[in-house]
Amino acid sequence: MQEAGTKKYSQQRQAAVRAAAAVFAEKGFHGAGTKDIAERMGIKQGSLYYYFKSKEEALGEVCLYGIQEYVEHMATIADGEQPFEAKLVATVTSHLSSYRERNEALKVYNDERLYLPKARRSRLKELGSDYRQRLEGIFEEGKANGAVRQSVDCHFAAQAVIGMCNAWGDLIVRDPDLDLFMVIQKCTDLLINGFTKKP
Amino acid sequence: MQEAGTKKYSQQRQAAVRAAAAVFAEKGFHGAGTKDIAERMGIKQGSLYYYFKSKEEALGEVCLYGIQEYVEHMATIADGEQPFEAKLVATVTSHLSSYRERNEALKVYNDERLYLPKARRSRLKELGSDYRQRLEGIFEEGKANGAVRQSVDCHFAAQAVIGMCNAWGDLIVRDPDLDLFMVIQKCTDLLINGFTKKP
Amino acid sequence: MQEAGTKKYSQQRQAAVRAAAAVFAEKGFHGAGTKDIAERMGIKQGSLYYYFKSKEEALGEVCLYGIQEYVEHMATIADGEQPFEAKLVATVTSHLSSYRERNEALKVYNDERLYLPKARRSRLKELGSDYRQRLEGIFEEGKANGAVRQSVDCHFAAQAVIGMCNAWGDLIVRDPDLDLFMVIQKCTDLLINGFTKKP
Amino acid sequence: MQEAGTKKYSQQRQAAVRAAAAVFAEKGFHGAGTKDIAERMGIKQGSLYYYFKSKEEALGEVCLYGIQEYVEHMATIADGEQPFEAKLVATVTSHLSSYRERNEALKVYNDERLYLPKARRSRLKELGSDYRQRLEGIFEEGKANGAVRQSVDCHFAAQAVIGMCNAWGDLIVRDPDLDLFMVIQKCTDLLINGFTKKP
DNA sequence: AATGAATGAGAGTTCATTCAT
DNA sequence: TATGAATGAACTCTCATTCAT
Repeated sequence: MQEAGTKKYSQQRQAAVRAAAAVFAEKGFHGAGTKDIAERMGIKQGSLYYYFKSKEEALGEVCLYGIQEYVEHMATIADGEQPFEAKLVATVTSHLSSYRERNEALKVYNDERLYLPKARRSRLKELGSDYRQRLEGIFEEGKANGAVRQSVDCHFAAQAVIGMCNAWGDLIVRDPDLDLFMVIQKCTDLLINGFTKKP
Repeated sequence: MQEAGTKKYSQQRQAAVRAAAAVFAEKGFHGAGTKDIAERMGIKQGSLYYYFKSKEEALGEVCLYGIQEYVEHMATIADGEQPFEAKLVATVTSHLSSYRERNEALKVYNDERLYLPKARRSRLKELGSDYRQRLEGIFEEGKANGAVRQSVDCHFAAQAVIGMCNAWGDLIVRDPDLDLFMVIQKCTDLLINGFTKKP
Repeated sequence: MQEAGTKKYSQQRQAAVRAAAAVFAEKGFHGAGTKDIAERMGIKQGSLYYYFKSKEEALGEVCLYGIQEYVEHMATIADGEQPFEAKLVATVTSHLSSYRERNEALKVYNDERLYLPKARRSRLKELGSDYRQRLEGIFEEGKANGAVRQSVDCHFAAQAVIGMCNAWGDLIVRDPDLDLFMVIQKCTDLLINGFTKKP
Repeated sequence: MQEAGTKKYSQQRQAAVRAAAAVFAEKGFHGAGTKDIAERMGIKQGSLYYYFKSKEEALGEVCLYGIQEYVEHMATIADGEQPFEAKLVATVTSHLSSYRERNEALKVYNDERLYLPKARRSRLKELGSDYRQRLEGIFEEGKANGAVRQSVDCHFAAQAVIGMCNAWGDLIVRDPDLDLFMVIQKCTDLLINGFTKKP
């Protein structure tokens, strides 16, 4: 284990995170073996411990990697000046695209994060809450300026958006031929119709 | 192992299925131990094998138990004479209620069924497909009689309904205080607004 | 367990011994299960313990059953008045026929008796020694009256006869189509030529 | 598990095969534990699986080890130019010596090979058949050149030689003080007298 | 005379982890 | 930076045995 870290080291560590993501996504945390991860990287099982102190740490890193970027995106979106509909589209697009770009790490975050001990989960929890709250904020903003129907429960709405995106995310990861943009379009269509007023 | 089975036997087997459902739901198939299941039943680990030939068989039974009833409900709903909106409400109600009534078995079906070997998955696949197709049929019917917007993709719509219900189902299982009827109401509200024409 | 024993009891016990013999012969003592034995008798596993106190006792009974008769035969043969050649033929005939008649019990005696604890083996050891000694006696008698070559070591000869018979016994048990009388004839031919003087 | 294998690896694997041979010979395949084998090597039970994928594989390797060399010897003997008697002596010598040199592996091959699944047994079957056929060939040659009596059935004769050697082999393994050369001499004496013509 | 249900000990096997090299 | 070898704890599963009915 290295504190400073050469270039090669950090490259390999990235590779390790990605390999772990792929393996965890396929077999689940408990179903996956450290040997599987190592093999996917082209190294031997024991060598993995040069990059992770434990399998659990690997899971933590994968989860973090999985949501970090998409939480940052959300900050940008929420703080922007666009109308409600545009923000919703941006959110869904960012969320679903993550499933393609970030390897399978986001799926792992969704399905396996609960196997982390509380200590390691706290940072993730923060980020997740942050995400949900900002999304809730978007809905509240929408309600305030009349775009969203008054009867909509913003907390529920945020959960629903997240839930739907994750449900499709699973399908996206499992089927690489699924047309991402079509899914985005149909999801936003449903959600906008579902939440906004009709002219 | 019994073919016909005494009264006691079938009672205990039911108990075993429920215990397995709870344990698999909490720890995942690979994270759960047969010891956990047995302990939850109040028997010893080895005795579990009087009721299941293998842990895998237990998973299979749990999955079947998890969806059987709700697939049957769907048949009734789809074949009924109600208008689209009513059928959608009935579907969501049935689906979400399952998460409370059937213990955690439906969650297990969703999250762990892929760890079953193909042979044991085929029956489940049938049932799952059946469900989705009937739901698709409801949407098509809705389109035909003008209730559903023409732009709606019925295949997508069915997946979306299922996905959203499962996403909320997870939350329902995890939080026993969550108000089921409120969730049902808000989900159907979103979906009806999202898919149907406005008057 | 019964001390007096009804007619049915002793019939069933015989059946149990034979079933155990067959199963031990096929799978070996440690490879065989009490369940296998019970199934072969058409009863349930637990019921077996009505006839045997333990699996080990079953092995003991099988072994005893396997050699008892053939040891008795040997007494008759050895004490008879026939010439050496006739006694040898009778011995081989009795030994090899046992493999067909007594089910597989003799094979079990040969292959599995060593797994019995010493206490239970002592009676068998006696019988076995008795057999070998009488056979040795036949050879000594043969030497004394000139039928057998002087260079023959009677102890070795007895072991050789037993060994050869057991080797063929295995084949006889394994292949039910093997012609018993042909084997007997060829074996005796070999042995007589091997041990006796030529005229 | 290693494909090519370091020096240490292959040494340890050899040790594992020998340890397994000893343990299987003493307790039988089903009666022996992987723990016994490991302990005999001075390693822990789990470490055994670094050298064998399964207990069954261990049995396969032991069997192979047990006969390989003696099958090769047979090829040399059969293809040689010696007279029948010499070849028979060489065969018996090679066979019985194997019981001393190769540890208990040959005994294991004889007694336990049937517990191997067919797939793993095929190679052994080949080798065993090869051996028997070559031995038959020796007898046929002997008949052709007049050394062996015309009434001898070569197939029977080969089986008889093998059977007798194995019977004595058992005794040799069980009793380390048994004089090997005496046994060899007496066996060949019996067999030569039994099968060949008298001058 | 027989069985259903349970048990507990132990089996074979896997696997995260360690560490000298 | 990486690996070969080993470990020990945990796991799934089997099985001889018991006993109330």
